[in-house]
Amino acid sequence: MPADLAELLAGPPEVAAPRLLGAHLVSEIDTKTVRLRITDVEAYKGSDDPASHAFRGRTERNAAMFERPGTLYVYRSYGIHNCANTAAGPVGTGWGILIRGGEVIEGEGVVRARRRRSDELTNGPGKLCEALGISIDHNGSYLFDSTSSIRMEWGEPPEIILSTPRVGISKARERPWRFIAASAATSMG
DNA sequence: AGGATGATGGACT
DNA sequence: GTCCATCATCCTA
Repeated sequence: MPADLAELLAGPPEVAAPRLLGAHLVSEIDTKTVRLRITDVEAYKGSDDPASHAFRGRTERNAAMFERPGTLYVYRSYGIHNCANTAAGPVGTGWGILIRGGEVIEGEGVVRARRRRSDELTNGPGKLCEALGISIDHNGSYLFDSTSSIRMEWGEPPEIILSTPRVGISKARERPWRFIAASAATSMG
C-alpha cells in the first residue's frame, strides 16, 4: 500500500527522511520531463539542530522550511549551486530534509544536456538541482500540487537503507541523519 | 584514487 | 571579514 508522503512529512524529519528513499522527484520545465528516484537524503531538525539553516530561527532565506510539510526550500550554496529540501514537521518548526541524490528514471537526455561538465549526473545536491532544472525561482512551491513544475510522487522503497553521518557539516556530526538507498548487489562506502 | 583549490553569494560575528 | 548542507578541475601518485 503506497505511503501518503504528505502525511509522512508531517512527522519528524529523522523518521520521514529514510522513508523518502525510493520516492520520485518529477520536474516538468520547458516542456521537458525528468523523473528521478530519490536515493540519498539528510534530515535537519530546525532549532534542535545546530547544522540546520533554521537553527537560529526564521529568516528571509529559510522561510520556506517553516511552511507546511512538502514545501520546497531551495537555497544557493557557495554562491554557485542550488540545493533542494522539503519542509517537514508541523508548520513553524523549520524542520526539513535535504535531497542529496537520485537515479534518473526518465529524461536522461535532458539531464545530460543540462549537466554538460560531468558524467556524475545526480549524486550530490547541487548536481541534482541542475539535472532537474531547479532554481531559486522554485523556492516555496508545493511538491504535492499537481500544477507544480516540481513534484514528489510515491515510488517503491529500497530494500536496504544505510544510515551515516551527514556530509559537509561541522556541527552535530554525531547524528547519523544521512540515509542512502542501497541494493543487495551494491556495496556503498 | 585522493588531496588541494578556486569560484562566488548570502548570512552571520 | 569569515564561514559555509558544493562542485569541477588541477595536481600528485
